[in-house]
Amino acid sequence: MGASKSDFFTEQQNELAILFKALSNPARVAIIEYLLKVDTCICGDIVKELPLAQPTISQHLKELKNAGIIKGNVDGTTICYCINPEALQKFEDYFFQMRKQLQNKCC
Amino acid sequence: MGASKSDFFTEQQNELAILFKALSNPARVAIIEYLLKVDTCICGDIVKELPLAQPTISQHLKELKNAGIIKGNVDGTTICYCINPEALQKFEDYFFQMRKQLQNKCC
DNA sequence: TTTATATATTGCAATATTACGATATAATAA
DNA sequence: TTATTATATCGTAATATTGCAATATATAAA
Repeated sequence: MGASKSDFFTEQQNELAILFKALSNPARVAIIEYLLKVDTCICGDIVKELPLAQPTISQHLKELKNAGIIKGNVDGTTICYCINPEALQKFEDYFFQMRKQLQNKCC
Repeated sequence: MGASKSDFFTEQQNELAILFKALSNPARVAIIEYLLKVDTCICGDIVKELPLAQPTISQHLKELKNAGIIKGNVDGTTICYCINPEALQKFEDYFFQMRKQLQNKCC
């Protein structure tokens, strides 16, 4: 196959998987870390920073944006990218809920 | 290609990507949610719970275990699985650090 | 209008992931 | 020893992801 059986899982489970997938690649982790450092930047800055070609960076930015982890605002010829705090909140909420449920009753 | 250029990123960036990749599939999210609910269980319990075949569940459990997100203890014929609290802590730490760095200076 | 700059899209090759049937392994029960 | 039970591994087909060269688009500058 290759495709996951998304239809059989809850909407929330699928949404979470999409959020995690967005961060499941070292280049995208690096982009997020860079954005954290500089607050805002344009695509070209990241192309200079990382060892990947411009179309590859553009594609990664698109995936991060589709997942809602970053925002991109058109500003003339350039596009200003920044981290979406709401997405971070979603992650934090999820792990907070997990820790609340966790009973530490291990095998 | 298909392979990410892992060599060009830091060890921490690659490790994080591996952790996130482990949760980037709805079946694995569902397994984690089930484990949170029941604390501990065996592979067969998950096979009954999810709409996936036994080899598929076994493979997902292996991936979660390799990433360090769950632990599995052999107990006779069965293997007892549970969530590894240390992995959850790593995620929490990461998002806490992110929030600390985040300046909310968006475009 | 022409040129330059910034980013996106297309098309494609290499590789990875997902899922499962068939089968192997390993511990216990009869 | 011979089942039985629980899980893992192998092999394979379908699909997804990664990365980039070539090219398209769109804004601004000359």
